[in-house]
Amino acid sequence: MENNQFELDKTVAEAENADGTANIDRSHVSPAVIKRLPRYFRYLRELIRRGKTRVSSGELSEIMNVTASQIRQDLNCFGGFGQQGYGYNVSYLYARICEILGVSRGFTAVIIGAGSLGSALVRSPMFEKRGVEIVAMFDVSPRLIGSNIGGTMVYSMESFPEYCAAHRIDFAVLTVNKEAAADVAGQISEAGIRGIWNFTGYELGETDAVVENVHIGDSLMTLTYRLCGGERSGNGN
Amino acid sequence: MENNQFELDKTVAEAENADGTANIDRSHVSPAVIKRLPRYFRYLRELIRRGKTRVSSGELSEIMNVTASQIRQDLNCFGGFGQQGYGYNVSYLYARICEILGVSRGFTAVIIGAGSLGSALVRSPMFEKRGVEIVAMFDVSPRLIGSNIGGTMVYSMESFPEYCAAHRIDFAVLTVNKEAAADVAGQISEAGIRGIWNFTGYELGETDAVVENVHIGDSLMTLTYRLCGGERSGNGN
DNA sequence: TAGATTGTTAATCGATTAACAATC
DNA sequence: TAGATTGTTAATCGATTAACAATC
Repeated sequence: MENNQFELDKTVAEAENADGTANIDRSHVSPAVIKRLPRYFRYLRELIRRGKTRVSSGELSEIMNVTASQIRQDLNCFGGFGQQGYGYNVSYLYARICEILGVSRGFTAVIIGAGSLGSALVRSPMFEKRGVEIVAMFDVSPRLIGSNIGGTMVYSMESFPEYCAAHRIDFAVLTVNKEAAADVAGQISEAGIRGIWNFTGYELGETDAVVENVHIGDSLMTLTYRLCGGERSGNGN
Repeated sequence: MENNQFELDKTVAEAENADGTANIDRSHVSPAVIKRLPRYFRYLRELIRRGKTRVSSGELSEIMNVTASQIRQDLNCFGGFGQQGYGYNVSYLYARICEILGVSRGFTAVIIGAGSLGSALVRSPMFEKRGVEIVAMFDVSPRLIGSNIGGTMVYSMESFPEYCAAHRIDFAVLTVNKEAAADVAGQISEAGIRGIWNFTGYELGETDAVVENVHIGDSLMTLTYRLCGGERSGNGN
């Protein structure tokens, strides 16, 4: 019944680079679509884990609680990943999403700030799953310098420029306190690092690196907002 | 020049409850607006810290990088907080935003999972700033039970139902691993807790509590996406 | 009063959904 | 071939921006 052999290399209309990464046109992709890509990544992983080899936009829409139309629209921003009458090959689609998000390309990063947040992050499997290798942590505290947190060494902030000169670092995870943020961001820029994942809450206006700000508290407030209001079960207001 | 005395109690068109919290109509507020409210909260705090007493939508729009029109539109979802020809009284506006988000009402919460993430969270000033008191942590690990993390006691998960019966808990912060999530979510529901701040990555479909999911990895992938693509300075791919 | 700035309506823009022809 | 499901265009919906009258 499933003799419809799906060819993995079917849509290589895009040129391929030497390192095997595809040239993907990201310029015409709307912010709304970009924000949804990580969700596809997560759900496709789950489908693979469950051993599912094939999925239709209709099925996926039920699992993800979005419309099938949106899924097809989203995926088509990057080219035709599916096959009429068949649907999508899960592992093929996953591979393409990984390419789009850079997971297959791979990244190296450092964590600056080895406090409880930095430590929690480095210990999580999050980075590895997403093709990010944390190669070092940095801190100013003598208590932490020289220690090993979850398999990653903590170095003195003084050695940071030297380390960056010796290693290719794609981005820095910034988990220092708000007060130190501006200074450290300057050092990151100076070291030629192109990206900052910023947990400090400090507004990194000046930098010309790509900055992604995390405001975990915003999520908390969305919850408290909803706990105040009408969202009690069966109660309007 | 600033003889335009701003009356703090000017817009108490809404009825006030016994505990001093205002009745706010949240039913007709769009998701887009709700998501922006925590940003207002943050920027208004910053203005207060800087000693600013008055701000116009124009000024605020420059600071926040949004249009003045949007700010006025957003704030007007909840009533007229400003004054023509004057602008907005910063501390008054902040107080109203705090009411809307529930900060002034106050919440009690527990953290379930005293691993590195739970520990990092409980140590951060985030909760206190937002009117949330973490009254207890729970874990199954004998190594952690009985310990004190950042001033908060860690109790056995076995004592969880008992604890919840004895204390009013508004929501639970769920930082257990994905595998334990479903089980613990069940216990939370059973304990009558109405909200879950879910860090597990597990999809809490069944619960009738208000669930706010945190997917920190999604933010990471937005960064890696941008690091792949055209967002190099002055390079249109 | 004149100037400033809100609150609010109308116009624009972008994102989502529906529909269907193409095609596997 | 018939059935299924994509890719894609057109229609709808919602959110943002512009404009301006109201008013402090």
